[in-house]
Amino acid sequence: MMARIAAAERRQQILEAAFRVIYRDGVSAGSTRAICLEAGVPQGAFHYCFHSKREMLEELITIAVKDLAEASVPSADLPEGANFVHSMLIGLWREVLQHPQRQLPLFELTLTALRDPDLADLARWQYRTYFETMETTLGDIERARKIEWTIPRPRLARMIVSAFDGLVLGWLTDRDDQAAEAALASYGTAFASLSKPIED
Amino acid sequence: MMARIAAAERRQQILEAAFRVIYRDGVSAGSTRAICLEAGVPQGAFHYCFHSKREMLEELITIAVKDLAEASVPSADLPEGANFVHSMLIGLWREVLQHPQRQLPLFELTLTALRDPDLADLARWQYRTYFETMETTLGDIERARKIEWTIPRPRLARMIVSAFDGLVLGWLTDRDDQAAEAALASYGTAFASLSKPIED
DNA sequence: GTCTATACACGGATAGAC
DNA sequence: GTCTATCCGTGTATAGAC
Repeated sequence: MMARIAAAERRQQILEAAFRVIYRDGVSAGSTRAICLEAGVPQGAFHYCFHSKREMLEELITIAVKDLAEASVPSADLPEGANFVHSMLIGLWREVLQHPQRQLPLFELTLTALRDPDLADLARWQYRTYFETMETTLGDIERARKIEWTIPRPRLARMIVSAFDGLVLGWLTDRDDQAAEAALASYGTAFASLSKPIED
Repeated sequence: MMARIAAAERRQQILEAAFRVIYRDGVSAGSTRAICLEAGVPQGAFHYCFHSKREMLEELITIAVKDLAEASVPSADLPEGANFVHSMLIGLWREVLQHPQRQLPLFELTLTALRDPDLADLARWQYRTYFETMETTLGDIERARKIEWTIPRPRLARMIVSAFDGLVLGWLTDRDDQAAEAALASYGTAFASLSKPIED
């Protein structure tokens, strides 16, 4: 049906507009009005594309996290640098520098989800996704570098994701690239100390 | 003057109410109405105690950070555990577990400040305070444990604060105490690898 | 000085015209 | 189906009564 297609397109238009508004001006600026204005659709249209604003947020966060997880698959085999953990972190950091304006809204979205009981699971899923993605990479590194981790992979994954996440948040406050990059390098050293060459 | 005292007391009442509301229900629930209701003062009173809501937020964040920095002075000489970094992190973690409901609002306050150009400096100051407090502790540890760090103290301070901060944020999503505590222990190991015994 | 009443903008959501 | 007009609650801030 023509109508169904139009509605689906509307949904897309609104979602894309929501991304633009929220990434540009923050979650609190992402009102249905502002989003519809950005999308060039009447505000009334919002509620026959989405049952509620929460439903839209749910979809938006899901897409944002999937995109991020896809774009930020930490690479196990970046050439640069002697330290393999550092190499991987550099890859993630490059992603941050490529989209610096997205970092604050991403944190905002997490906290927004955490506040809303109906969205809290989404935040849990978000970080579980981060952790699991990192866990996979750690497995790749083991194989590629002929090492093994001296602590369980899930634990190390959480440690690295958390350290990186916290570093980005701190960086948002002072935008000190040098300090952040120096910290990343030493994270590499510190976390690599939790590995040992494989003996086969 | 009686009046001046009353106004100052009002300010205090409102601030304390703001803390309660924001810690309980989140920053977005901290409207002047809700706060004044909580304080038992008429909403109109707000604006002859504070020029604007922003002014109140500014004071609230300042107090919150000072209190936190004071309560969370990382101790260099906790007896428990073999690892000195781990001991210190345990101390911070205990503080988190003592006020679990404050962690989300604290993040919210940081992001709120980052969004507002007039408050952004406050967020910068907040994290600089965290970093400097940690830096001092790292110096204490050096002396107490007869070690020295193999990287500059400010860098390590940023690394530890970030790792801890990120860990708390991740913990907020899944509330997995065990995973967090295991990560803390291994952070201790990893960061202690960046030290060496002093040779005198 | 203190509080009531209110102004005015904006939020999400919906009724009803077309 | 689509959009306009509007409802109703809530936000900050202020004017003016007491």
